[in-house]
Order: sequence, then C-alpha cells, then structure tokens
Amino acid sequence: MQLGEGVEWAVHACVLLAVVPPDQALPAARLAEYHELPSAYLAKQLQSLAGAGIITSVPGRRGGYRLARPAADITVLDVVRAVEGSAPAFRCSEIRQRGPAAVGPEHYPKPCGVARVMWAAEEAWRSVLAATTVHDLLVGVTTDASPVSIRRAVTWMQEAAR
Amino acid sequence: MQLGEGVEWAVHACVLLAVVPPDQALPAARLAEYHELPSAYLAKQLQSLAGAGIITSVPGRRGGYRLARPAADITVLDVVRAVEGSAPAFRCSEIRQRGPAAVGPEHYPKPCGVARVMWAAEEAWRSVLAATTVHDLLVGVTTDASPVSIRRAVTWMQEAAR
DNA sequence: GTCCCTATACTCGGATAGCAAGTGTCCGAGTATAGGCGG
DNA sequence: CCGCCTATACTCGGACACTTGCTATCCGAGTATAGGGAC
Repeated sequence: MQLGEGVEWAVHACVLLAVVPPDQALPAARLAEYHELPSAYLAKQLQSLAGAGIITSVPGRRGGYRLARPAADITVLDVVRAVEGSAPAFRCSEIRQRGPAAVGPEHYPKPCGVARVMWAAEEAWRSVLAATTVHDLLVGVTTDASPVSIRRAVTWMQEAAR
Repeated sequence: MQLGEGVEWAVHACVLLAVVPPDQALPAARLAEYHELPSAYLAKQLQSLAGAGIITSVPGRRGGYRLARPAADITVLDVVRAVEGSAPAFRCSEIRQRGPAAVGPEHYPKPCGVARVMWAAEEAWRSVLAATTVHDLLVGVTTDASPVSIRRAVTWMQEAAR
C-alpha cells in the first residue's frame, strides 16, 4: 500500500494558499517554485483539488489558485480524497462465494468478515484525517518554524504578489 | 491508495488454515482450489506469509502449509504487513526544507506537521487491524455462514486430506 | 482628461509519453513417501 | 515376516514476462490586463 507523492504536495500547497490574501491568487508555477517541485506535475494535483471544489482557479493574467472556502473548513481528508480518489483501499472480491463450499448469494446476508475489519480500519484512518484542518496545519507551521524561515516566506510572498 | 489483491487472499487462506488439524498440512494448490484462485500467484503470497513466520511450509510429498502459531495469536495486521510490507503508506520528502524559505536542517527539530497527521492516521488504521485475530474471523465465519456451506467445506476438507 | 478598443502576455485545462510496481506464470531444487528387494 | 534401499511423485522456492496505474511533460484554449488611440 502506498500513497501517491502528490498527496504531500497538495496538502502543503493548501497550507501555502491559506496565507494568500483572499483578493489574490497564486499561480501554479509560483506554488511549485516555493517547494522546488516540477510545476507541470503539481498542476495535475491542483486540477484535482479544483475539481473537488477545494480550491478555485482564477483565469487570466493575474490569475492563479486560491482556497475555495476558509482553511478551517478544509480537512486533510478532503485533500487526500480529492487527489487520491475516494475508492476504498481494500476491494472485496467475495471470494468466499466461490469454490466448492459456495452456496447461492442469498445465503450471504452480511458482508464478508474480512472486509468488515478492513473497512473499519479505513474508517478509523479517515476519521483521524478528518479531525485536522488546513488551518490547524497552518497554526502548527507558524509556531514550529523558525523566525528566519517565516521572514523569508513572507518576503517571498510579497515578491510573488508583485 | 490501493491495497494489493493478495491481501484478501492471504487473510482468507489463514482462516482456512486455522481449521486444518495441527498434524496435517494443506498444499498451496488446494488452498487456491478452495477459493478458485490462480495457484501460481497465491503461492507468492504464501511465501511472504512463510517468510514472516506466520505460516510454516512443510516440504515433501504430504507437505503443504500450516499455521506457525495459534490462530488467536495471529492478527490481521500481521498478515497485511507480511504481504504488503511494513513501509508507511505516506512518505514525507521534507519539501518544507526546500525552496526560498528553507533554512538549515537544524531548524526543524520536530517532524513535519503534515507527516504527523498522516502517520497518526496510519497508526489508527493499524490499531484496528491489530485488534482482530484470525481466530476471531474464523468464529465470525462459522456463525455467519449457512449450515449447507459449512457442511460442504467440511466434506471438501476431508477429501483434501485424503 | 476620460472612455473604449485592441493586442498582448499570462493563466489554467486536458491530451500525451515514460516508468515502476503490482499481477500473473513458469520451471527447477529438495524431501517424505511408497514400493520393491534382500535377508 | 521385517528392515533397508531406491525410485518416484509431490511439495515449496525463486527467477521470469506482462499489465495497470502512477509519474512526468507538453502545447492549446481562454481571459484579465496594459497600452494606445479617439473623443
């Protein structure tokens, strides 16, 4: 099991977008530049986020991306599901209904016990991700990061808005 | 994010092995036959289980596989980690340490906040999987399955042991 | 000085290659068994 | 009748192709802006 690399990028991008003034927009190229990421591929993740309604794209010359709603209303789960898809990680193929011991489908009223455990685990996973918002992450970054790094970030952002 | 198909097979195989008498062994071909699975590929998963010490392989003519320890001591997490690997699903590439706002590595004492959330979610996922054992699954199957299906399974197992 | 028009440059969006990991399969090494042989 | 030896057949184990999905990239469509010109 392995999450795509783009998940990390998308979450960080949302955190960075959370500090952009609401009347501005940050182009994808600037976002990629801030994290030293390949801009062409990051654009793919941003498109997924825009399609999910998490960020909105502003076309035109001074365009770019901005958050579609307050950062406190965007959970990490929202971002992960937008990028990675909302399909469950465990796919039950109902192999218990095959083979020499199989009987008619009407004899399996409850889902497979294996699948129930797997899905419960995924539910717990989602629950933790849904408990943290982009705003929470932003607060954590501002308290953890060194003052020098924050100053550089502010300077860079003023440059980018120019 | 997607789990491999083999996880489902491996768990079901362990449940089936849990009902094999301790002085016998079930060949991989029989296991595959019971679930109508490609035997050659199932063998791969069984080898992973054997390598992790969950099941033991008995070579020779009347050989096969059997559980290495009581079913109550084998958690679903054990099986999943054996087949899927124990690497974390989320890989943090520390992109916060790159870009124009980056400072020296000594200024990042705590792990990245994004990674902390992701790892906490995975920990919750593992916790649920570790709370269920193969024995629990076997009990669930025997109570849920229809009597007809159980009778057929017993008959088939007697045939296989012949 | 103000308004409008046009050309521009910059933005996103989807369509397009490359690659790694998962999926599926095969044949060879090793061993307990079954049968035959000798005592 | 009993023990030993050999040949066998069956088992696992690792090495080998193929396919799907992730990774990475590009160029075209669309739009707000900036500048220039007319009034």
